[in-house]
Amino acid sequence: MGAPRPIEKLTLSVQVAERLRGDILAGTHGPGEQLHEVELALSLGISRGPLREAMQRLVQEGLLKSIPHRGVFVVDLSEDDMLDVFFVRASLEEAAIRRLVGGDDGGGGDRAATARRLTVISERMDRAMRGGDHARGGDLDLEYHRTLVDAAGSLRLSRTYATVQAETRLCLHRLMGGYRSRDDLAVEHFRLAELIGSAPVEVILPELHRHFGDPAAILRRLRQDAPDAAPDAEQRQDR
Amino acid sequence: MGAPRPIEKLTLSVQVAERLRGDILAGTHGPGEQLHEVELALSLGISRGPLREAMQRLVQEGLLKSIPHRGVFVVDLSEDDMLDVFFVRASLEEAAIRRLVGGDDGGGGDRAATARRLTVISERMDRAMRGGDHARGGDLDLEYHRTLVDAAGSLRLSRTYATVQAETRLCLHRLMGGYRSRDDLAVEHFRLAELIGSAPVEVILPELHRHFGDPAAILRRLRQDAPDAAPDAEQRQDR
DNA sequence: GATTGTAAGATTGTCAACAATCAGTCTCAC
DNA sequence: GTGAGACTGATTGTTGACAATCTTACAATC
Repeated sequence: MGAPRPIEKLTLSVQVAERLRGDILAGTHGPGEQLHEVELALSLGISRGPLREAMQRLVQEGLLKSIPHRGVFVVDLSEDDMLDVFFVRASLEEAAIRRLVGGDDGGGGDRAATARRLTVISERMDRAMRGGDHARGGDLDLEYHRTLVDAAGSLRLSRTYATVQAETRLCLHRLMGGYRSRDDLAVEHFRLAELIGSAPVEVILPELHRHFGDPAAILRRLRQDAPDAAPDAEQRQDR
Repeated sequence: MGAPRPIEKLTLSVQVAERLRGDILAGTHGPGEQLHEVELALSLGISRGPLREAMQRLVQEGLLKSIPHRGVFVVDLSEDDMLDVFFVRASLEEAAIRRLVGGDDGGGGDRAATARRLTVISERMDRAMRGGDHARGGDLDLEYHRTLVDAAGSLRLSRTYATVQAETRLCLHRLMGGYRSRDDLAVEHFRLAELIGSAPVEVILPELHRHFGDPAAILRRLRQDAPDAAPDAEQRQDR
């Protein structure tokens, strides 16, 4: 029977930020849409002060854009933005893997445990996909990658990754209305988990990058497919 | 005569955040110190609202820590925190170099121009150090590394690096009262700039890590030296 | 003496009102 | 017809007051 955990107290502004983050990521507020303080405060039943504080948080997370005296808007990520998000995401995951696999044992250095966790998530993801629950599968996919980064045991790396992952979800909203997958995506998750458990970094990283695909090529293909929103089977879709 | 640059309008909260950031980084407010809203707002001649917004910004940057209903405090970085900061800093610089050198040409891919800029900064840093202006030298050292990361042309990487660099400065405050250097630090800066210009990534990265030194070893030595604040000549001190 | 309950003071969190800014529209002079 | 200036309404930015929370000190009880 360990020590009781302190109750985590949240200010209203933190709670509102969480709510807004969820709404934005769910697409309730679309790209470029302005969040009107007065209207939003009214509908949330709070005053504008905490709402402003909440929105400021999301501005710093990259989900909202604030223009002084004009208002706060949901970001509208350009293709360059998306490429940047994908680049930083890959860099952070790569750094995590180097740390985890590099033998630094900086706190999350247990490769076998990480591999097991990733495998369990892969199984649940596979099951969700087979059952047609693509939204659930998408969430598990994000959890897979977050687990990988968290395994490096770096608070700041994980924190940064969290904000980039939020932006990644915005990218994916932009890329398409929902999550579609190919069968070998699941195979790749299992494979990557296995490699994390025991392979050298020189083997893991190429596999990670293959898993991500080439962001520029993805965007190019989507541009060509623009009239028809249904992606063809060749496309990589992952987060 | 190009187009006139739009005047950048800053809200009071942004300006206050900048002022506070500077004060914290200058050591005006020490580790663990509480920033009292009423008192600080009075001395800055503003109301608490914008001050709260400003402090929230710095909380998200990692310079302040907010405890609900207790107050906002300057962070007191533990040794583990410092190790984490150094790890993430190195990872970001490494990602920047891989991008810059990897031939992606993602926007900042001009190696020669970057090398020239870094060399110019190295010369100014060397001159400042020889002239005894260690604070100026320290600033230029930070600018050197920021220039390196900015050369990767990734907005999010640069933004993340900026926050980590602010924390790095707090670490250095913690490590000692001021900046001391060894002569071969300047040599390393020149060398690294040269490598950035033309060497393969496998040559540059080990040099970068040698330049940083081993953070854990630095902290260990400082622990041993604790009664005497004067570091010995063997120590690496850089940012 | 140890523990619990209560009150006071200090500080933070939120609210509503006023101030400031901007974009769009209208009017007037040339 | 055009451009400049004034006006208006919408919205954000800031302020000062009140509400809420926490810590400390003191009193009461066992």
